[in-house]
Amino acid sequence: MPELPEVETVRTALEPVLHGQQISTVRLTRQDLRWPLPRNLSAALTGQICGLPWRRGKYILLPLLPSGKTLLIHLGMSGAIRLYPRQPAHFGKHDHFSVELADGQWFVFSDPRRFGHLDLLESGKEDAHPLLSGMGVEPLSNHFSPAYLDRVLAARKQPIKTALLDQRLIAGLGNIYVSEALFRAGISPRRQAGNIVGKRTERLVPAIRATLTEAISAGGTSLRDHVQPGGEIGYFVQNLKVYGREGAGCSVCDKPIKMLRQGGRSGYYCPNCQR
DNA sequence: CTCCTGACCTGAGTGC
DNA sequence: TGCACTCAGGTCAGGA
Repeated sequence: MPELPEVETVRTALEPVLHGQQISTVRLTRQDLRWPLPRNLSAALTGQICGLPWRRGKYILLPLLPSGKTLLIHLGMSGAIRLYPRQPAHFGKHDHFSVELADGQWFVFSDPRRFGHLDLLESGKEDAHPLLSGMGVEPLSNHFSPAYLDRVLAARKQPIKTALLDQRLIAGLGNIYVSEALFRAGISPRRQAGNIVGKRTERLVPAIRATLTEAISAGGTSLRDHVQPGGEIGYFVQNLKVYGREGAGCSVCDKPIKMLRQGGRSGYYCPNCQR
């Protein structure tokens, strides 16, 4: 499910609800998701006060006081967080992790495929965490520039589509927004990453930024699983130009959108507009 | 290092 | 209805 815009949408919704709230109860129905969860997870959270949730790539990070720990959350492919004003009447079979806040609200993390993950780390030492240490730049930060992209793509033999999905280069892009950004930049997903230099990176950087920013404004893209914590869907589906539109007419030239399998994943592009 | 494949897991959709 | 099969917004481990 979630790429940067969906995760950011979730983070934004969590912020006013969690910030300053004490965790009164933790409900955990299994001791592993993608990997084994910290043994002491429930105990480490109970009684803690939530700080401001922030985001790194597709991870949500929630600082806790007074322990000085941070809860790391990854939604995997099918993870979703929902907020309820009081304890839900029924928990679903995939509601693996829930938290009751002091004001009675509930935070419920569900993840049917269990590719998501939860972990605890020391606040301030995020960069040392194995899942975060190798991550590339935040595409919405000032560190993301044509010069950066030129540098990290240099000499790469893989297709640009595959390179943009590599979280060690850029943090947060996924299958939808890579296709959309490449369309916006007029670059073929088949082009070798190492050949994307100069004018092409100068188009690609703002294309990625604009795609992500607009998707965040729309509340993300709801194709299957994505819901915002309040239950609203994300409306960026209506703005998708190529993703999932195989055979449909390109919004610019009206020639058919093509599907392309690269690195085991489907991508979409307009062979006429993207070179 | 880089690059590619398989693996993890459930559910929805499709075709017979 | 049932069954077999494919596919899905992620990403890690292992091998070439």
